[in-house]
Order: sequence, then structure tokens, then C-alpha cells
Amino acid sequence: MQAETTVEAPEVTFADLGLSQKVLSAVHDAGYVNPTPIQAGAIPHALQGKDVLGIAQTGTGKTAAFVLPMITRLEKGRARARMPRTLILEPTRELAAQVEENFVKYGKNHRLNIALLIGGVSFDEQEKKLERGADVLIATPGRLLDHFERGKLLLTGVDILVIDEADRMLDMGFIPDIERIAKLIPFTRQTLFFSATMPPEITKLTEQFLQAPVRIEVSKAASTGVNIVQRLVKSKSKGWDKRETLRKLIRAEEDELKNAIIFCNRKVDVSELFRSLVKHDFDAGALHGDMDQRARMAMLAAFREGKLKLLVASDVAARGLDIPDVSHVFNFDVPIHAEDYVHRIGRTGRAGRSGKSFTIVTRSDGKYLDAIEKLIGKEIEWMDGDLSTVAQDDAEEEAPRRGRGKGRERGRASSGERKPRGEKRARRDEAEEAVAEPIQVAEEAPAEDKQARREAIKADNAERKAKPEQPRQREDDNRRDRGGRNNNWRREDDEPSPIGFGDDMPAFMKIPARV
DNA sequence: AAAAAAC
Repeated sequence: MQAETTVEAPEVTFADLGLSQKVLSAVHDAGYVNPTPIQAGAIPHALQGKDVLGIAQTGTGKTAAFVLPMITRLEKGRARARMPRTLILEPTRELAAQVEENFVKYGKNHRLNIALLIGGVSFDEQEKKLERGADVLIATPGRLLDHFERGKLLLTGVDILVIDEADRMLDMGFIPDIERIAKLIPFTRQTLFFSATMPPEITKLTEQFLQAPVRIEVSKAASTGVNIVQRLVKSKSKGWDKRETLRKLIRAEEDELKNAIIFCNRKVDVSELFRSLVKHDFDAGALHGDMDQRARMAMLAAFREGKLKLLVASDVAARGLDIPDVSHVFNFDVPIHAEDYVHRIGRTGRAGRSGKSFTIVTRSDGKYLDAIEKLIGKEIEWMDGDLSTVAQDDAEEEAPRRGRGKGRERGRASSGERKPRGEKRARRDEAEEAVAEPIQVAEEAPAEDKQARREAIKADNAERKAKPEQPRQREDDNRRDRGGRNNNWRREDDEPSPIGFGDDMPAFMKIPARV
């Protein structure tokens, strides 16, 4: 009896949460009425000034859960020069920019000074904004500390600190930076802390940073959405074979494919695949962390606006980026970490829509695939049979590598079937795709649509120019890289550095002797 | 077998 009266529990609206009228009006204009669970849970507490520990994935409305109460709370008071009132830390530049967009959208009835401090762009404008006094400071850790060390910034006036995507910060080695930054902010601040998962290191961090936090956990979609069709596609392991497999796949999906993200594990492969796709007349763009920041932004914008159909990306795009309505996700490589699979395919099938994901699998991907299936708790269906048929061919192709001798490097073997495998990639690859050559952008390409793509190609070419045939990273590099961020030690490879002088080599000795 | 983040 009693239950019947509460079956239709009244739905919570934004108006019930205690947000200010100005904020509510902006939310209304954006077309939202009902908050998501994380919003409904976090906003009232955040408005009361309590610390919040939000455990939520991206796509749960987490950003608005801190942006809306922050704007409301910022209505009282004013910013002073170089003393931002709030600070939001984000792991990647794109995420930081996205949070800024949220402040612009929901703060349209306020006069907020927003400063975005991210790397890859000039200091000047950022400094000006700091100088003017920022209500909201959104930053990636490196650039923030850089400004701080230059004395452009005081964190003693920060009332609200937001740490977003904490587990990802951990993965990226940012925790020491985060600790350092947090120590610069008064103890009396309010802290809003968000993480998708809670590994022990993160729990420790919350104990350190948060005071009597309200904990809000929303159902972690550790399993993959039911509205995403997932398929595995076998392929031989050569780059060329995988690219052909992908092209066939894209063409086969043509009717349903509205737009797609194609994930590669490595930046070089993003670059190479992007060039190959453009070469094959696909409407593709690229996104990875070594690209020029302007090109990154332009790419993302073009993709969001539907001016680009395919976005080839590294895992920089796997999490958090708000790209609504992607119809397909292709994994050109099986992700090495199983969680990345979940994040990647989570780019499609959002907000109840349906989506499709295809993962190209080669015979060496077995253990990663196992880990993925274990994580999501089910087996993924193969599209055209599993790897059993591919395995044989691939094994044969790799066989000559073992018997490689000097004399057999050149020319095709008379039997014609097998190419000797040199240091570089197969010759057939380069001949057919010419991926190693900088691409000339056709003059007649419609300017507006192709702008972003052109920028990326330019950036990509510039990148090649800047480090010509850079030798493969030394093992040494990798070892040091793993520890975290400081890669400062990396010296310019072309700088001659004679034995005996080290860095103190007299200047005149650096001048090459004329013969 | 990786990616990301400061000059």
C-alpha cells in the first residue's frame, strides 16, 4: 500500500538544488531540467561549502556538478590581481579547455574572469588574465607551476580547489605536482575531488586533501554500455594489412557511419594512419599530444562541428572529451590497458543512443584481449571468424626475420612471395601509401572545411622537419619516462658534445672548424 | 608495445 504512493517519486529538478537564479537561468537556456545523479548528489553539499569526494566516470555530468555550485558561490566577492579565487586542475589541455567552455556557458549571466592556463600556447595572454584577477583558474599542472615559479601567481586567495580526474592524474605522474600545488593553497579552502576509480594511492590523497568530505558515488559503468555493439575483426599484424582491414571496415559501415574515432596506441601510428586515410580520400583528421596546440584545438572543433568524419587519435581522446554523438569507434590497435578499452568505446553509445565499435586484433594481441574480456565480463563477438586463419599466414611472414643475412637484404627473393624485412617498414608499404612523404594539400580543397586538416598536416610536417629522422628513443629514455613527467634531461641530439667538457665546453669550440 | 604534461 505504502509503496504505491511513492512509485512515481517526484523528479528532482535543478531548481531544487539551491543554485542561484542567474545560474538556473543559464542551465534552463542550455536546455536542462533534471540533474544527473552526481549533480543532484554533489551540488547541494558543494553550495554549503563542504568538501566533496565524487566518484564518477566522465559522461555522468560530473563537470556541471562542480561548475554550477562554483558559479553560485562566486557571486559574492571579487577577484584581486594575481590572486585567483578558485582553481581547477585537469590532466589534459583539452579537458581544461572543455571546463572553460562550461564556465562560459553557465556563467553567461555573470561577469566572470576566467583564465585558462595550459601548455602549448603563449604566456602573454594568460598573464594578462592573471593580472586582471581571475575568478576561475583552470589549469594543467605543468603550466600552472610554471606561472607560479615566474611569480605571476599567488594561490593564497583560492577558496575552492577542484581536482578532476584524479586517477588519471595519478597515471600520468602528476601527483607530486598536485601535492605541491595543494600545499600552496590555504587550509581553509573547500576541496572538490573527482575520480573515476579509487586505487589506494588516490584514497591516501583524499585523506590528505579532504576534510570530512561528503562521498558521492554514482554507478561506475565499468562494464560497457549495452547499447554499444562490439565486434572483433581479425587482421594480419603488418601496418599495411591493418590499414586495409580498417578501410574495408569503414566502407562496409558506410551507411551507418556518421562519424568515428579511430584509436591507435602510439602517436606515430596516429600520424601514419591519418596520412594514409587522407591519401585514400577519407575525410579524416588527427589528434595526439605531439601536435601543435592550435591544430589540436582546430581538429577537435572541426570534428565536433561535423566538418570531419573520422578522427584518428591517441588515448588523449579516450577519456573525458565531450564529443557527442559518435556513431562508431574503431580500435586500430587493441589497447594495452583493459580500462582504456572501456573508455575508448565509451565514446560512442552515449546518452542512450546506440553505437558500434570494432577492434582490429592481430595474433600478438591475445593477452590484452583476454584482459579486456575479463574486465568487461563477457566475450566479444568476432565478425568474420577468429584469428585461427590469420595466425598461419602471419607466422610465415615473420619467419624470414630470423634467417636474415646481409646478402639477402636487397631485391625480392626469386620465389617472389616474401620480402626480406629490413630495419624499416616493408617497401610495399611506402610505395603504395607514400605515407612517409609530406602530403601536399590540394589547392582546390574547400577552404573552410579543410582548414583544420590542413593545419594538422602542417603541424605534422613541421614536426618531421624539426626532428629529422630522430633515432628511435633509446632504452634509457623509456626507463626515465616511466617515472613521471620531468623529461628535461633529454638533450638535443644534434648538439655536439665533446668528451671531457660536458656542459662547460668553451663556446669557441662549438664553432665547427672550417676546412 | 603507450599516452599525457612546462619552457
